[in-house]
Amino acid sequence: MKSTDRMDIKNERLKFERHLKEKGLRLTTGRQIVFDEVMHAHGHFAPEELVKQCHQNKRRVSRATIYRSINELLEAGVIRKTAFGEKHQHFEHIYDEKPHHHAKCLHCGSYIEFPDLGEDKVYKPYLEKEGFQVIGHEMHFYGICRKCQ
Amino acid sequence: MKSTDRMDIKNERLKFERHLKEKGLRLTTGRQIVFDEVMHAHGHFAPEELVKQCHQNKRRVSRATIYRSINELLEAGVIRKTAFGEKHQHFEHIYDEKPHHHAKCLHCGSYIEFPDLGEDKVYKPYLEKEGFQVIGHEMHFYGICRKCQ
DNA sequence: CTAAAGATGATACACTATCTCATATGAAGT
DNA sequence: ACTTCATATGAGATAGTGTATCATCTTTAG
Repeated sequence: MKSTDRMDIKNERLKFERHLKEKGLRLTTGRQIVFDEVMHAHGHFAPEELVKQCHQNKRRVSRATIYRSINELLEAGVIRKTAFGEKHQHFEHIYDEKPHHHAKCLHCGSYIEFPDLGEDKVYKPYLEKEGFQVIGHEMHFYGICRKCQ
Repeated sequence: MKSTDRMDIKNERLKFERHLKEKGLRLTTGRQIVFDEVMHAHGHFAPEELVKQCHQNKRRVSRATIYRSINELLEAGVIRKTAFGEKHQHFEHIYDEKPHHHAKCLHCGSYIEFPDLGEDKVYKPYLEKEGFQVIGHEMHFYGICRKCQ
């Protein structure tokens, strides 16, 4: 773990607390557990994976609380959706990560990440001209990964 | 309906038939119905919407057949997935459409389309250097649409 | 006309996510 | 500490989407 990571996590924690305060919600044990597990999830995760992970780590949180907390983390901007045509939701935490996109292998389902090169900003003026206020974007590539060729 | 549309649909039909033949499947009444309804769906559609649409139009096809046919249409390259973080699958037909992407309003859920400007091709060399064979890509913008501001 | 391959529909099933509601918990005031 | 009240939680019910099963029907080939 890099020396900066603890700072990053602390930052995310503050973001989360701020969000909860704004909504008049409490930072409870359950929410802390979910926060921690999310931060220690390796990159991407699906809610059900997190449920299993919590169960394995003997964290006592119900599925309902996990789902609810994930939504708060999402609203707080600590995690984001990375949907990719799957039948379930998919998230990743934002801390420690540089802007990047994903390429998914249609054969084995694995994905690789690649940096945001910024070219997509060309689209922004176009959308703004249409009156659309851009908040964010994702790029999804799909194809065949090195191993599956 | 433009004069070219009938040609386009015919083309898609041929594509579909070719695919079925390759797999040793038949172009049955059920599959024709689904093909027609998909072609006449206004742009995007979710499977369940198509089920309702068929029902309203008094087309006698079961949900199972609809889902199965959608998958064949997908494999045939007549439609494509346009997942956008929803909890259900989402498709659009390809005929008559120029390469484009989607921007979704986080408030009302509506989306607008905008043309593919081709900038994303900058990413291709990068991915190929990683040994990833690119088949396609999508860009997803999200934000607030004109009406919701 | 028959046999074999394939297609269909009704239903059961699996999975994900949300909702409900009774109970538990935490914060603030006394 | 004690009480009060808003908020949080867990267990289970529920909703929604998509897939699997299997008996029955249809098409095609011979």
